[in-house]
Amino acid sequence: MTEQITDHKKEQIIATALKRFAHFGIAKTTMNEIADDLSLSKASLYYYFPDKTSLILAVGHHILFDFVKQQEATLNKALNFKAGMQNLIDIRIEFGKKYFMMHIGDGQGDSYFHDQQLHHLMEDVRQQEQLLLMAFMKKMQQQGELKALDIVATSQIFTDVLTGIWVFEIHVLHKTLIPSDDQFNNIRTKCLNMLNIFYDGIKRV
Amino acid sequence: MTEQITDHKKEQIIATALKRFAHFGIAKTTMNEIADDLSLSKASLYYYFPDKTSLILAVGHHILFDFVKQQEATLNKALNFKAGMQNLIDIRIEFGKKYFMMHIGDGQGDSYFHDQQLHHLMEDVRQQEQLLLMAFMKKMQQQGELKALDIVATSQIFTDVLTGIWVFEIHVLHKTLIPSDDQFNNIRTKCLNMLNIFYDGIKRV
DNA sequence: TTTTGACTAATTAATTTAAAAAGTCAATAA
DNA sequence: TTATTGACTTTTTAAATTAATTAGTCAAAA
Repeated sequence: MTEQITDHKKEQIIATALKRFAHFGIAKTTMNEIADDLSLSKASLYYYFPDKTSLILAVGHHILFDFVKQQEATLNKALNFKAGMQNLIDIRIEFGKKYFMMHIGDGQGDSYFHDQQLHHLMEDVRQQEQLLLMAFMKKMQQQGELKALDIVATSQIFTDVLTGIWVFEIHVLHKTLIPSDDQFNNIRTKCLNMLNIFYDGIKRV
Repeated sequence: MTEQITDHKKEQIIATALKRFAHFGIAKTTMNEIADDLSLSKASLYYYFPDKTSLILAVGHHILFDFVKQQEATLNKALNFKAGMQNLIDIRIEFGKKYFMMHIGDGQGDSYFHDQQLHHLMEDVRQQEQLLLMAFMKKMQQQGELKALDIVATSQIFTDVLTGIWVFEIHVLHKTLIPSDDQFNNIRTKCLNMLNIFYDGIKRV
């Protein structure tokens, strides 16, 4: 009973923290600000989360869990490989647009994100993503759309390349505090172009 | 006459500066050190190069010109697309191994590399690389190895993806001061895997 | 069990100071 | 005239100090 109330409160805190993290970034958000947003004292905030890192971790977990869920849902309802992958790319772009200020797993984050636990969280997510992709490829292969190939290696390359295109555009080509819409569009286009070639390389002939 | 002597001296300076830049990085190399290495006074060094930026630029130009030349030579003597691209990948890896400390065009460089001119130089090089790749693809297409495709877009994606794999491994996955041999091997393997799929997608069937 | 004000400890930001490096120039030698 | 240099100034960076902010604690109370 009371445990559920506590959980509910925790979720409220996570939601509030997320708003500030996503807009101002993690370093530029203080525990006091989050507490104030909730009309709570900082001490109370610390009653629910023992330290800032654990709150960041909870927020990260929240959005990444949702991120993976979205991908799963999309791939499950996809009628063919290409359509599924296109949707996957769009989900990634949307996620990036929403949360780039948090610098999750882009190697650019502030000190907090150098934390070991957060690194592990990202590794987990990347692995989950790959498992989803592998399952999807296997399914499409069984449906006869894809040719016989090394699914582990191929899905790995696919995710590497998608992330690589992202990082290259945002952190190498046009490094800015806040990426422009053009940059996101560029990434999307590049990913889709890549998908086209990739698809021709793995489809059944 | 004397102009050639001056040019020769400039080349000596470039070669000496390069050694330090490649080993210690640009920021950790002083003009005095370079002058001392050449048994020259700093004032003399400034006689040949008006400022540090111009020397960095000359060094950058030197190694990048050579880099592009190597790529050109390899592609010219390549018997087929895949072999040519494999060599290209190896050239890129070797270049990266040699000069990662200079952080050329990886978005990680010290203040000097935020210079506008150096940015332009990198853009130039990227464009030259793409022109080479385009010419190569066109040739292989005419030889009947590749199917009809948008060469501009395809070559663009290829270079983007190669660079993306690099940046992802070095700056996101395992960010360290000095990348390990394993990391370079990972990059090479990923690039080659990518090439295999890519190739299947663009070869003539 | 949850909340809080009033606290301390740890980080970060701002300021100052010292050191190092970039860059200049008149004098000098080839 | 071209190249070189020592002695210089200016600019940047690094180190040290201080001030301010923020993270985190805890006894008391609702």
